[in-house]
Amino acid sequence: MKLPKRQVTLDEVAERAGVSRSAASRVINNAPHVSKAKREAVQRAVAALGYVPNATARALATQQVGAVVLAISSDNPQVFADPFFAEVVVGISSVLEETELELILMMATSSRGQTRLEQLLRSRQADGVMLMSMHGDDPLARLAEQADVPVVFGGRPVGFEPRYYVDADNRGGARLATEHLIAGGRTRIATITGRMDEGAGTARYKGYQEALAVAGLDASRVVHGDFSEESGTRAMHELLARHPDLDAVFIASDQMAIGALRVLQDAGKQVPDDVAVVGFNDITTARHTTPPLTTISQPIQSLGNQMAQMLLSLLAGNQPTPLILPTRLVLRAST
Amino acid sequence: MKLPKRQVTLDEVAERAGVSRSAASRVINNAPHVSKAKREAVQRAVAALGYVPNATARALATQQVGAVVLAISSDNPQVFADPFFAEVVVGISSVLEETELELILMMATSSRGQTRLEQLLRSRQADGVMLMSMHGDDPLARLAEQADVPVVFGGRPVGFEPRYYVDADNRGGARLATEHLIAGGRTRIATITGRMDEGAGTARYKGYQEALAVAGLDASRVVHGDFSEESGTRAMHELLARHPDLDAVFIASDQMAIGALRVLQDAGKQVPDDVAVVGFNDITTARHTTPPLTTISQPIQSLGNQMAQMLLSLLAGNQPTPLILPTRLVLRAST
DNA sequence: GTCAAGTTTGGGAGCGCTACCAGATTTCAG
DNA sequence: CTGAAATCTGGTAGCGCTCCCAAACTTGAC
Repeated sequence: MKLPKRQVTLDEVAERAGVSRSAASRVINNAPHVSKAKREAVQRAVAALGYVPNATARALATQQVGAVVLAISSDNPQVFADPFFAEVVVGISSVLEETELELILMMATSSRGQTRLEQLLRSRQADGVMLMSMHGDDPLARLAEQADVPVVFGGRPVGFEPRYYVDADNRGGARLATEHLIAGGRTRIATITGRMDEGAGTARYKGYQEALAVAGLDASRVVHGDFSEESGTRAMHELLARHPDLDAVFIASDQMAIGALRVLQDAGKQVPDDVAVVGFNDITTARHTTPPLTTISQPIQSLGNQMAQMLLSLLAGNQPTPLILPTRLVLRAST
Repeated sequence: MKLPKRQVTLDEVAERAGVSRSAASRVINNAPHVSKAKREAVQRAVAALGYVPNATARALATQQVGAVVLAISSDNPQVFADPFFAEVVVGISSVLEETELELILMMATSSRGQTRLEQLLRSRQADGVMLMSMHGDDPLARLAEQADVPVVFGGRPVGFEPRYYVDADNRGGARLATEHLIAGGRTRIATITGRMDEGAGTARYKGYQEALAVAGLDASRVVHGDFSEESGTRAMHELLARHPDLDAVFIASDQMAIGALRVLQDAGKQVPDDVAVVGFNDITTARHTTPPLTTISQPIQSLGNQMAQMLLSLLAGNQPTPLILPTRLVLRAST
């Protein structure tokens, strides 16, 4: 760390190569209109001096930042600790790696963070934004739609449909899960929902309702959770108390399902004999519960992939259409 | 998304407020030497125009980027999918959120990525860098030490001690684990190691050896894995074949332990009666295996925290001392 | 040999901001 | 009431790069 050592500038390169700064610039950006001789002279100078272009200056001159941000808006700093996001990030990175764009991570959890995100949206600080995990009434959602910068949503906030988004087919997945329970001969099927102020929460609930409606079954055995294991425990207790006759339960997250499984066991219910259980997300732990959990898997990395791809397309001036990614049923021993 | 709408500039704010650009700049950065009247006039103008300072221009003028990067150097794009990193990121973010610094994520996995990382290190593109998961012979490690930008390491690459780093006490944790096995009366204690070209891998192996040496026990029941579940499976098979008499095994990652547990079961060994098992990391799944896994837990978020803190300290001109974070034994039913 | 068309070249004006400086104004001790 | 110190104020010179433009030079068809 030797701060004094100043950066090598384009001017120095140009001088050493005996050309104008313009010419040097053209070589760096390999633009045309440079003779072979000068081009090589510049390249030699670059190598000799160890020149690396200053991204900031370039950004100022071109009016392009060279970076996009992934913003997670939430009131809980721990959401990002969810492996879900890590996978989304991997998906995003893998497509960004093919471009010159950097990925900036923004966790808008505190009010400070919210302010920053807001400023980001009204101020080309980044070339594009990917926004995830917005709660229902988050004013940022609306702001994002009329931002000065292209915005792609990951998932849909409840109560409004963004212009550009990538989402998993939560409703379809939930329907799949519920239909599977029905096909197994269950008739008194309960559900533990996720947060009803999140798109995924309401969509999964809706899928459950649809499947039961089609089959003409009762869809009133409902308790709301918040996706967390602890809430699953609580909800299962409540469900058992209110509907002791239930023979199956569709649970909107594997975390909650894990909590619920334990409650069921403690209550002396056999899974799947007495009560069948299906979760949602296919987290890695789902393979290791007792019994292993039947669940709905969604293509998380692909979600990240597609978000990045859509943003790129937007940056290229296109108007991509929203995307809903398929989910699928993963059969294990809990049903 | 209305690109035409150009950004509001400081000049426009100054003009509207009837002050010089200098004065306006002072207000924005709330520097002294501005009369109350002008200050308020500027603030009104800012609000009216919806002015947001252009970070790029500021960066160019101040020679400070306003961003630090977290770089993960690895040959495998999936490493980041490990929840471990997600937690580190949360730790980092939570301290960065108190500053004006952005967090840029760089996954130097392809050769493209490596090049970018290299350029980053020789070119103040960021105000600081946090580097993680370097393999032993990665030339980047050395480069980082003489970079033009402050660098903090997360973990220590094998075979060399960086100037500034934060690491978990892998050796101490491994010793703890092994001592626990010894205290339980086990005498034929095997180990499945992690990758030996990573610092964590060698350190954990060393801890195992130390504990056995102190107790005067044989430390030759060793098979090398690579931290993955699959490698745990393979290694456990090999261990059983080569040392059928083993009565305990210390496994350098929970993922491997999960694989191993299954093999043990299939081989008809009772855990912990016939063979005691202790893992490392305390991943969430460790609570849900059968039997639940005794393991070593490391303070991951705190690792991120401290890395960020150390970088901040470096940026402030201090010379912080390296930090080794304690690990602890988490007792469950596998021992 | 001539002229139009195409290529190469370097000068210079920005991009939006900060920071230094010198000049103007205010403050206040004696 | 005076002068030194402290406080405001706006002009200006960058930060390092891109990109437009006009000038200089090639090319090649006739």
